[in-house]
Parts: sequence; structure tokens; C-alpha cells
Amino acid sequence: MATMQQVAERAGVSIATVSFVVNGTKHVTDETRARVEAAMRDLGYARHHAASALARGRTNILALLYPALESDLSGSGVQFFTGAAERARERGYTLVLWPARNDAGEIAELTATGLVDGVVLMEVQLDDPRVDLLRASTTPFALIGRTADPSGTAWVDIDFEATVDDAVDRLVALGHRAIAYVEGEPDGRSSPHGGAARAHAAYLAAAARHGFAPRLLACAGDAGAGRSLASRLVDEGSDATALVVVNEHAAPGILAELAQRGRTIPADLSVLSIGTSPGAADPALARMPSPGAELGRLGVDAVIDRIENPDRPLPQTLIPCGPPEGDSLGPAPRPAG
Amino acid sequence: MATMQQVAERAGVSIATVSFVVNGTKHVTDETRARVEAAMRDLGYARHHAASALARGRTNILALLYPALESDLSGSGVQFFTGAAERARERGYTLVLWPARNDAGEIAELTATGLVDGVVLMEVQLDDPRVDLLRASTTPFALIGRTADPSGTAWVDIDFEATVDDAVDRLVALGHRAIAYVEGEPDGRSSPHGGAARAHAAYLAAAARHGFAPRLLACAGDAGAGRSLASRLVDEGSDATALVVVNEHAAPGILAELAQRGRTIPADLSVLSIGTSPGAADPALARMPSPGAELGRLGVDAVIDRIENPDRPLPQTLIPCGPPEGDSLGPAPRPAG
DNA sequence: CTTCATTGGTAAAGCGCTTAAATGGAGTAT
DNA sequence: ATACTCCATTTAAGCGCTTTACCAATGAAG
Repeated sequence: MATMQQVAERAGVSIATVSFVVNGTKHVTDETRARVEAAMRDLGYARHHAASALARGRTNILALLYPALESDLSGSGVQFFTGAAERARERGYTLVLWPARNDAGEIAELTATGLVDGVVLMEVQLDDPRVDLLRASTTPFALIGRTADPSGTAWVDIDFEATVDDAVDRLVALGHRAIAYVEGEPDGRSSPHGGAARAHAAYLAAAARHGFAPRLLACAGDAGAGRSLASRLVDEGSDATALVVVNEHAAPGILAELAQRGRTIPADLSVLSIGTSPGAADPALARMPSPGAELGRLGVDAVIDRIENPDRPLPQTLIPCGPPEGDSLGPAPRPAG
Repeated sequence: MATMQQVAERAGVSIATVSFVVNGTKHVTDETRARVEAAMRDLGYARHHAASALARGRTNILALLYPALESDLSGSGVQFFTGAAERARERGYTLVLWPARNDAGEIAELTATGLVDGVVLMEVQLDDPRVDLLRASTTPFALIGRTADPSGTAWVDIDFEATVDDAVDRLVALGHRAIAYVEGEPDGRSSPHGGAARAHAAYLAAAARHGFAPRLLACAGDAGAGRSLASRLVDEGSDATALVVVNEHAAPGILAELAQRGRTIPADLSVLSIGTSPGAADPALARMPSPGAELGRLGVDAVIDRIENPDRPLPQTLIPCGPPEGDSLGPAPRPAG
């Protein structure tokens, strides 16, 4: 509640000097600095954010934009947020999670009012209207994920191609040839998520490379849908010996239902989930953890880079998921007979 | 990027008039208003947040404070956040998720710099240092959850007593008498979560009321720990016919392991999880969903109330979890013999 | 002893907006 | 006409901080 003016009076210096010691903007004698610091302590001074933002034209706030209702920020989203918030803090910024619909109004408000210095955009779709809005604004931004044409934007993305390749290669090395792929269901509303599309393509490519027939499956993104899918597989007598799952929330359901329907995992069937969050996951499920925290850190680095050094080349980085952890992975079963 | 001054010039009015139409602060002729609005549209005017905050002494920003690393904001936390963000928007505020350690510095920074008008605090512990910090500040705040002595603070909380009572009553009505209680493990670091403590007490009371011996179990908050606990129950030949679980993240593991170990759910054993988020949960698990979104809305209402009408009595509200949904609930098995 | 950097510090002009108080013009009443 | 009231609009004083000149003092160089 104390103002800089009051600190200045108490320390017997001008308000400018106080500003210099607060910000370290200009050299100040040790002796004066000490007086000022004492005064600040005595009065419990804290710089008024709005005032300083107005004067500097900078807020040192970064927004992490995430689609308000559509996504639920669980799993890897949280890792991401945490990593991003920490890095922001390290670099002198505050990161706030900003729930925004795809709606033009909210993004415009965010960028036009000067409330934030930069934006990190999550859950980027191949054709994302929010990116166009950001492009139209003067606010620096970075994407987590990529649009169809990612040139001209700063982005950080999971290397789904490499990860799916890695997953398939490992399964093949374990003797699997009947490797099915489980993805999410397009929701019809929004343009597909870039990662999903790229992972899908990578699976097809890997199948071609290894010479096995692709088996594409899809289900909605929840445990119940995963269970139904697993049921269907069992009922239909699927001969797949391995499942690569790119559907974070369905994976536990799939595994649970398979176990319940009498499949021994991984002796009968291997299940490998890709892009799932690390952390408190069920260890029974093998997953290649998405590099959530690292993604967050790099995303924040990317925006700050845009803010502070607009002339540098655009940061564009790919990070693969980590190696598999968990128990649902094993050698292909010997063919019966 | 356009300033109010520019709008004023273009509309041929004074800057004050522009302010009046932007904020609806004072009556303005339809004709002038039209001119001003046209000018705003032409120039793409948006009010500069910092400037207006400085002049008004209000930011219209609310912080939702959540413990940065300890909690993971999954499950019900997300519901909560979404509900809160929407209500804030309805009432003309922006809600941002603010990751803060329990650390005095971050909370002080938040309140002292005037960056936010109010704070909603999540995951309140029985003895919570953050509450003391907020009390010491002049920033209005509301708690989600309660401290040991909740008088003198505005709060909204899940009615764990009522919910546990309800759960036990339902199980008793289904014929269960051997009803065990699974809670989280105290982590040693922080003071216990108020809800956990109150739910625990309510279970003991319900057991006494119904005249059965309480069976207390605990495990860490992840699927793996849930699995271990379930294993232990099976190995030890527990005769419990029902489990009341107040451990959101362990519950799926418990259920999965029981099924895997050959228990038929709910024929052999009923499992009822309390306070779990609604939404994409596994339908196989019966749960009494926590009123996340409603809690969020009321929490926001409570702070705004403190901000705008500091003289009103402190809002203090309890909301029970909803009725059970999901399949792991059934009548008690007939005793063998 | 002048000249000129250098250095620590101050004065003051904003940043873009809000708002209390002042202005001036139209309308009513006297 | 004069006085008075209303009402839409303007004037101008901040809000608390940053930052560019500018100044005075000190010391080194000539």
C-alpha cells in the first residue's frame, strides 16, 4: 500500500532514485541504496503493478491460452502448465492460465487491452482460427503444436512422427506384426488436432515400412469408450497382438476391459499408449510419456524470445515422447497352432 | 493500439465523453454516443487495461490460487476452474489460474502489487498458512474448503459429512454391514486437507450410528497405490463387502485390481468413490460426483461479494456430492455358508 | 588553475484512463 | 428580461511509476 513517493520521502531521496534501486536500472551508491532498502522494508513497499505496467508499456504477464470447455487440462496438460509457469517465473514473468473459447472476442480482448505481453497457445489444430487472430494482432505468441502450415510462427511440438516410429519399431522388435492403432474420434466440430493427424500418418508410414497391414481403430476420449472398443475387439476375435494407443483418456479403459475379459496383458496382447502424461498413471499401462513439462518450458522460452528479441529467427522445436514405461508391453505371443 | 484520445479526436468530442460511453458511466446523447462508437469501431479501439486499472484502482482480475506442484488440477479441479471462470466472466471479471507455492513471497506479491482484486483459494488445509497471509493482506478472498476455524472467512465447501452419511446409508440399505473406508495417506508435509478430516470423522460417526465396526484403510493418491491396496485386501481375505473410497486417483486402480484378481464387481464387493469428478470417468466405477463447477461458481460469487459489498455477511456455503452414478454398486452378497 | 569527463542524483514529462468539478447552453419560471 | 435549474459535455487533476534530460560535484588531465 505504500507508494514509491512515500519510500522516497522516508529515505530522503527522490522518487527516481527509488525506482532505480527497485529495478536496478541505474547505479546507486551503496549507502543510498541501503537507506532506500531500509525504507522499503519499513513501509512494506511493493511496486504497484498497473502503474509500472502503464509507464513501461509492459506487464510481464504471459497468458497460456487453452480452449475453455473443450479440453479438460488433465493429464499432460497439467505437466505442461506447471513447466511453463516455472520457466516463466525464472525469467521474470508470470504465467496465467487463460480460459478462452475459440471466439474472436476473447482473444482480441486479451491482445488488444495490453494485459499480457505474450501468449502461448495450447491444443493447436491444423487449421486454427485462433492462430489467425493472433497473427493479426501485434502480440507475440508461440504455439504448442503446429498448424498445417507452421512457417512464420514460433512453435514447439511433440514429435509424433518419431514417437510413433519408435513405438512401432519396438513392437516389431518384440516380434509383433499385427499392430493396431487406436486414435481419438474426430469430434466433427473442430479442425483436427495436428498431432493426431501427424501420428496417424506416421503409423501408416511405419506399417508400410515394416510391411504389415495397417489396422485403424478409433474411439472417443474417455474410459468408457475405451472399454467398448476393447469389448468389440474381444468379441470380434481380433488377432492384433499389439495396440498403439494415441488416446490418453481411453487407454486405461481399454486396458481394464481387456483384463476383465480374460486377456492376459502383455502375454496375450501388448498395449502401448503414446503421449500420455507421466506422473500418477497406472503402472500396468505401458506408455511413452509426453514431454509435457519440457514442452511448457520451451513454449514459454519461445514467446519470451519473441518479446525480447523479435529479430531472432523463429524458435521451432520438436520433442519426442520418452521411452516406454509400464507393464503392458511384451513379446508377441507365439501364434496358436 | 488506438488510444482514447485518438477516438475522441475522431469523434470530435472530449476524451471524457469517450470514457463515459466506454464505461456507461454517465448519460450521453444518442447522437454523440453513435459518433463515438463509430470512431471506436473505425480505429479498433480497446481500453488499455493497465491505464484503466491505475486510474480506477481496480483490475477486475480474480486469481484462483492453487498449490503449484503438490496438486495436479486434474479431475474435479478442472470442473471447478471452468465453473469459476465462467461465473467470473458473467460478472465482469477475468479469472486467472495462479500457480503459487505455499511460500509467503508469492502470495504477498499477488496481493501487494494490486494485480488482482480478489483471490479464490483452492485446496485449503485445516491449518493453512496461506489463509493467514491473505488475512494479513487487504485483498478480499474466499476459500474453497475450510480451515479448522472457518469463522471470519468467506468459504464454500463440499459437504463431506452429508455425503459420507449418504454413502454409508445407501450401502447399509443395500444390506452391507462390513463397509470399509479408504482414504488418502497423509503426506506428512502439509496440514491435512479439511475435507479428508471431516469425511473421516463422518465415516466413524456413521459406523457408530449403524453399529458396525469401522475399517480404516489408506493409500497414496495414484492408481498404483490403489492396486496395491486392493491386492492386500484380496490376499488378506478381507471380508469387507463394500468400500467407500475418498481418494479420487486411487479408486480406478482399486477397481481394476479387484477385477483382475477375480472379484466380480459389484456382486462380490461394492466400491463407491466419493468426491470424484464427473465427466469422463470410467462408468464401471460408482462415484458420488463432487459439485466441482457449482463450487467454482459459488467461490467466485463469494469473492466478488467481498469486493463489492464488504459489509454483507460472509458467504459460507456447503454443497454435498451428487447421488451415485456407475456400476460398482450393488446389494451385499449373501454370506457364504 | 582551467577544462572536461565522469558519476550520483534530481526534476519533470509522460504512460492512457477516470472522475470531480466547472462550463455553457437550453428550457422554465418569475 | 432575469434568475434559476437541468443536462450534456469539457477541463484538468490525478492514479503510481519510468525514464530522459539535466545538474552539481568530484577528480583527472592539460
